[in-house]
Amino acid sequence: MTAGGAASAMSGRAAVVRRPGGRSARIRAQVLEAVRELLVEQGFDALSVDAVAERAGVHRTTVYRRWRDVGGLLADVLDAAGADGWQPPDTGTLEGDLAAVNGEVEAGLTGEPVTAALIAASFRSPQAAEALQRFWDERYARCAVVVERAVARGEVPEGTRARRVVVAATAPVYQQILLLRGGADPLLARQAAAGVALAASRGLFVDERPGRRAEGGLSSFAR
Amino acid sequence: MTAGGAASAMSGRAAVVRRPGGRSARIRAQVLEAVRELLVEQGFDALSVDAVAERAGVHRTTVYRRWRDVGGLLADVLDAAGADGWQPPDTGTLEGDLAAVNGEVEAGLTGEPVTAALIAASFRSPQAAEALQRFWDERYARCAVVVERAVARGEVPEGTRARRVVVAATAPVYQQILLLRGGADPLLARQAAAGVALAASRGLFVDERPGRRAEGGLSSFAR
DNA sequence: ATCCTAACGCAACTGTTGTCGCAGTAGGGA
DNA sequence: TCCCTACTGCGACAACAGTTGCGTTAGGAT
Repeated sequence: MTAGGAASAMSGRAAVVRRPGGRSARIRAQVLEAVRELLVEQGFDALSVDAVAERAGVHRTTVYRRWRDVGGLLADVLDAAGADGWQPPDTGTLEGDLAAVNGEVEAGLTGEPVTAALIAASFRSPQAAEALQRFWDERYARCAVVVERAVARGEVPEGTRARRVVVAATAPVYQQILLLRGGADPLLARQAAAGVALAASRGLFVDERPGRRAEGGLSSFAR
Repeated sequence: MTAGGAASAMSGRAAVVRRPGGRSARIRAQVLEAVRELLVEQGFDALSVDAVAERAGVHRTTVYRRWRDVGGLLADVLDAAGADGWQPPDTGTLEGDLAAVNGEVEAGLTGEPVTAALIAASFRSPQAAEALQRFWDERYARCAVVVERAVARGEVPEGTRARRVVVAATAPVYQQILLLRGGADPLLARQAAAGVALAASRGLFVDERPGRRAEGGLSSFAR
């Protein structure tokens, strides 16, 4: 759905890669490798275009011209990472699948700081924001099968909105770690998965027919 | 729980305000007002120390010395904002309360870009991150009463972890708008609230006795 | 083997960010 | 009223981010 092959992952630019083989490809590999290295070694704050260029053994202007800024670099790394063959687990129950996914999310978020760095970058660079959006859209789309399997098993009713189910189940983990910075909370992860699974089984994630509307509050919770 | 009075909201620094009346207080008011103005007028990207100083009619070095960086400025604004008298709504049911809170979250996130700016800043500045953490800790603590009321009504069992309930209910809204950047989704907000309310009523947010453990996945969902 | 040109290296330049030393100003206490 | 000193204003400075023009190199096609 997103950038397709392994060669044309260059974001933003048109699909036409003028000179795919040779120097360009070599330099791109060097630069992206330098980005990943700097990210895990020194974190996001140490990631400047200059540092990446020096590490990659490439001139500053080359990086500026091809990737524009740090966000562009991270977007390219992200597009490349999104092209893996990840598939959601299959434990036999919706609750089990959601809990397993939450475990992976928690591990990914508390492990190497790459993910946090990419999310931080998405608030600075439109390019990185778009790449992250593509990445998550595809990941959530792949997760839809856990709901489809649950429907096939008769666990949840047809018409259940798969994406909403997965978002609702995983969101508390992101919230806890990324925004609240409270560290991993495996119990929250499991309870959220169990709660969403139960709610889904009761048909709460099927859009109801009548267009009932909740009265919208005015004052803001997070002003 | 966090910074107490209206005068000593200066974050980081010790509680002793050397010269509360007069020039210092006046300059602080000017600077914070300038921050708020620039934030709503031009967004977060236009928020540099220089721009704030110029708008406030104050010298650059003054701002650098008292607030250190943009994150310090936002942290001060945030501490001041957290001292309001906000209380969660009381609709009579847990689901209604959670849905109403979610409505406010959605409104706050899609309205003035102040919130998004503060969250973005929290990824850059440790000061802003701490301030945001304080802010949310207090907000979630205040929200605990909606669960306590539900317990008193017999809607949910005793021992229900209030904070986890509120986090699980609100997280999908933050996820959808801040991270996925999908725009407001009132249906998701209501379904998440309903789902969590149902799960809580079944005792799913009570920490169970046996230390059962889910098998943690290895590969990462969000690498 | 030869040419074309996309992409790179290089250096110089501008604008911004953040720091430092020093002098001036204005609260607040004696 | 006068002094003390916390805080501010000011200018100079270093470091960094980002851009531009121009010459050079090396794929890829003929």
